[in-house]
Amino acid sequence: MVPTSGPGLETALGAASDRAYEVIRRHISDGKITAGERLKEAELVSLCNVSRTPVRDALRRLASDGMVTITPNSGAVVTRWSDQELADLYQVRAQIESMAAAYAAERRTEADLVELETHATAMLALANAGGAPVDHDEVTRLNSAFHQCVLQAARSRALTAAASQVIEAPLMLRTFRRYDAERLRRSADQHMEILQAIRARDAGWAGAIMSAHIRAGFRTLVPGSENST
Amino acid sequence: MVPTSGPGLETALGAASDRAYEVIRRHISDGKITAGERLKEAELVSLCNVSRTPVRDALRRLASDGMVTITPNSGAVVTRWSDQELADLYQVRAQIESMAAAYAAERRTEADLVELETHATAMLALANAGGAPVDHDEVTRLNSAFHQCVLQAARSRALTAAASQVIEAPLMLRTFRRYDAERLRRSADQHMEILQAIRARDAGWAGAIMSAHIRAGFRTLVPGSENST
DNA sequence: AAGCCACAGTTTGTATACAAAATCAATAGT
DNA sequence: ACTATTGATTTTGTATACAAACTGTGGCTT
Repeated sequence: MVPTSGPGLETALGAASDRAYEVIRRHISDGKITAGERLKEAELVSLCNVSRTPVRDALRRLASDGMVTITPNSGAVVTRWSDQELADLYQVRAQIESMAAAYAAERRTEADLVELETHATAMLALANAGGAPVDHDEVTRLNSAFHQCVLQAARSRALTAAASQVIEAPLMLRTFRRYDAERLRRSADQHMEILQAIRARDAGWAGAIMSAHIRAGFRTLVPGSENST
Repeated sequence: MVPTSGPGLETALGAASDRAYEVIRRHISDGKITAGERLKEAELVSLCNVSRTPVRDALRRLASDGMVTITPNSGAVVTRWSDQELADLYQVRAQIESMAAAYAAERRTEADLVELETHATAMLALANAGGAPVDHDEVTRLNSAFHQCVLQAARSRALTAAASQVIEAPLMLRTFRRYDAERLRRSADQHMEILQAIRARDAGWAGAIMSAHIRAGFRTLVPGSENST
């Protein structure tokens, strides 16, 4: 038993705790629990089929990912991001991932390049498939894998830690994100360019294109708002 | 009972959990627990006079601050930062706090300015006291308060979250940091200049001087290493 | 009628008991 | 002598029971 959603990248820690983390995370990102809604531990217990201890553990981890907000004697709610906060978040994310790309350019191994290329080409293939409706889940998965891979290639614990606070949260908004074919192709092209820059060990280039990529992604997410530094 | 170390900025959550967090944090920053040492839950229980539940809670929070590293079925150890990792950490910190200073310049209120000035002038006074040996604990406290205040004035949840991962960890190394009078004066001067820039609402200036300030601090910490980026 | 207080019910925080996993030591085998 | 394996011990992960805090409702007072 214990399906745990197949062989994915488990977040680690006891099985029950992981299960709770994944289940709750999934419910949030799937929109089954709306932003601002309160997460009562008792409900999550029956939802995840584990006791309160791992549920509480999972909630703390999700809070560390910025996905839920815990108020001491009051409980946890799904974090609500205002437009302004989301704009700020993307600014921070752009800085951090830009640094990551620059570091990755200096420190990448051949194995890193192979993995990056795998994800980048898969996404490009998806973008060039044309005609068929875009598989948003698959796009999100590949996109996430690529960015994770860049971060890993940077080999900086501080960067990974800082990124953990600003990567997961916007991911949960993926249901609102609708790539049209054109934007998807551009995004895939940017991944290829990031790969090129990292392969060429050009830190400045890598940082610049990554920054542009993140900022473009933000505009896709929130078409309005022409302001904000 | 329950001393809790007076009226400081409590981290919030149940009393026992806070107590455990503070006690363990203090032991680490005071060097009573050396870097790389394993933190057994049973020992912490007798140390903090609370049960394992809040101890585990505290460990997760400390892990979120980058002060301890938790390995799933193995336990927690005090995070050890190599020279390279520390250099990376300061790079990241410089970027994040630089952004924070820039945002603060745009968003600060009059109240923010008052508070910043309080800390900055207090530190300058300490620096100009001359003769008497420097009170490192007091310097650390004022320095920390100033930086925290800048972060708060930036009013960005994402920035605060990202900063939490790279601010606390180096703080625990304060015992190694020895300001001589000259460096302390320069640091205090930089705080004044950051305040000026924020007051003038000059985001670029604020970001630049903050970045320089953090980088200079790193050089104070690690006199060697002329390389890195 | 409006506001305040007290009380019951719900929800989170803490302690402890039990299960699973990992560590360490001793022993047997090569 | 050294390595591998097994078993006892330690340590972490999970479940549950209990305590404290908060929430919301009803009645009381002014």
